[in-house]
Amino acid sequence: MLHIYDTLTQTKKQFKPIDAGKIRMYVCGITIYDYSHIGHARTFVAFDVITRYLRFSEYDLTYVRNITDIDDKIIARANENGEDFKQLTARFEKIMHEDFAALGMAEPDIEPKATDSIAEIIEIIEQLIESNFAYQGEDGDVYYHVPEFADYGKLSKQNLEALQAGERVGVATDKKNSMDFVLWKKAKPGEPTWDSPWGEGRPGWHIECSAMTKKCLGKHFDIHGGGSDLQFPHHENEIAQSEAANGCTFANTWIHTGMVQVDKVKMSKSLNNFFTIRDVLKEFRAETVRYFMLSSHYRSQLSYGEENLISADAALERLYLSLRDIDFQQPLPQVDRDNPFVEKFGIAMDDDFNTPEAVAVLFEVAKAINKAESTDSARANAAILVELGGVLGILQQAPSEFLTAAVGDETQDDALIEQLILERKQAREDKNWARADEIRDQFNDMGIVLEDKEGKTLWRRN
RNA sequence: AGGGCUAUGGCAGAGUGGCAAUGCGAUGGAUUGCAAAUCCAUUUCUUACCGGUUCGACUCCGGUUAGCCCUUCCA
Repeated sequence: MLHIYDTLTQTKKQFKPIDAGKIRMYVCGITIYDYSHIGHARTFVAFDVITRYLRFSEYDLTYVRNITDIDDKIIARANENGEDFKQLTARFEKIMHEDFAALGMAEPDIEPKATDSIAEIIEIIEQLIESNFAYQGEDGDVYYHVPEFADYGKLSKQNLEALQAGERVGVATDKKNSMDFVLWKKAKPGEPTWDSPWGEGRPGWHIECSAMTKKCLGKHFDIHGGGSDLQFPHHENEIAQSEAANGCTFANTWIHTGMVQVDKVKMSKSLNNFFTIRDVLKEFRAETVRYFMLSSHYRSQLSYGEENLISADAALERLYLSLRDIDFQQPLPQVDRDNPFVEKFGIAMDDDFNTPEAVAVLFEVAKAINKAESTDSARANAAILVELGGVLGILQQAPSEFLTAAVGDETQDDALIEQLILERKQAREDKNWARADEIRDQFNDMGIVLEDKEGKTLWRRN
């Protein structure tokens, strides 16, 4: 029985889809004007694993992850670069897809963009104005009137008075209430604009997601997710917009991921303490980065640091080493869902996608492979390890490939490696241990570990 | 200031009202020419602090302290 922690009710609820066997899930993607960093990776790897597990659990899932391709920062960056904002977003969209793919993320089923949803955005704003949840200010911007929505603050556990009390003394605006937020921004010179009933302009930040959820999944769907920093105001405002416009519950379950931290502080652009996915992949295997993210629960904060990555790499290597002697040329046996390892894995994942516990099961399987007394037994467990690894999006490479591939900028001279191994073999046959060890030291300097096994010498990167 | 989350061994990180997973690391043994890998064993936490409930709490409740996140753009 799948249980998911729901931010709205702050409880782990037994999950029940709206339509039996089907799940509709929407995850807030990124605002696209720069390289994605490890914080983004954390959130979307988490949802990738959720996606894989829901499908493994035989749900018919529709996974939507949007791209926000119009907003203040995009316009500012495009102006800085002296390019059209579309050029900027197209470039980084491509980079995002490359980086996400490198981390083993499957593509969402639908990846809608704000700029492709202007008609739907306008439609919702019109509905909100008709029902008095929104109004156009004197200066031309259209606002959502927050006090009109009685449930405002239910997701983030805030109340209007407290929010207003805590706010900064701002500049004078034409808002009716200081908490009112923009649905449609009147055009300013030099900015991209679209035509609307309220004049030329562009959408505000939150309205696109109300439009895209409805467009892709309908008024009421199962799961809405995103980083925990989106809880307020973004998701709170989405609820206000959608529930006011649609007159029904928006999302049944809210999933929020914990933030990645560097030196106990949130990784963010403004603090300039972020590591881009690209840069990290120059030093670590992509799969190691992914494993690192699975090694803690998706809701907890994740502390990014080199030591933790090194430790993750060693752990993942142990799993791959257990698969190294398996012959993958022959098809592995079918995995039985009643297998105790598979059941244990399922129990862990059913408990709010508890990946650390699920990973622990993988190590039990690896140990079973290492201890297996027959090839059949080893192969049966290897099949389980690869299958369950696949649900987490790891262990899908050929072990030898994972263990020997160069990382990032490393160069690989296979011919030299082979030649040195041959030379060492000869030295060992001559019982010239000094020379043999000298060669092994040379390998160590290259970051390569040798293993003499059953007359053969294997090597892997350390 | 208001709201939320968290506090576990050298490090990372789960579970559990009744011997505290798993991984990394360390130590010893088996194995090896020596290693590596593997297996076996050991290693460390009175589970932040104080009080309560209970036959029994790390686990439930209350308080304290500390950290982080949100209240401004943010995955």
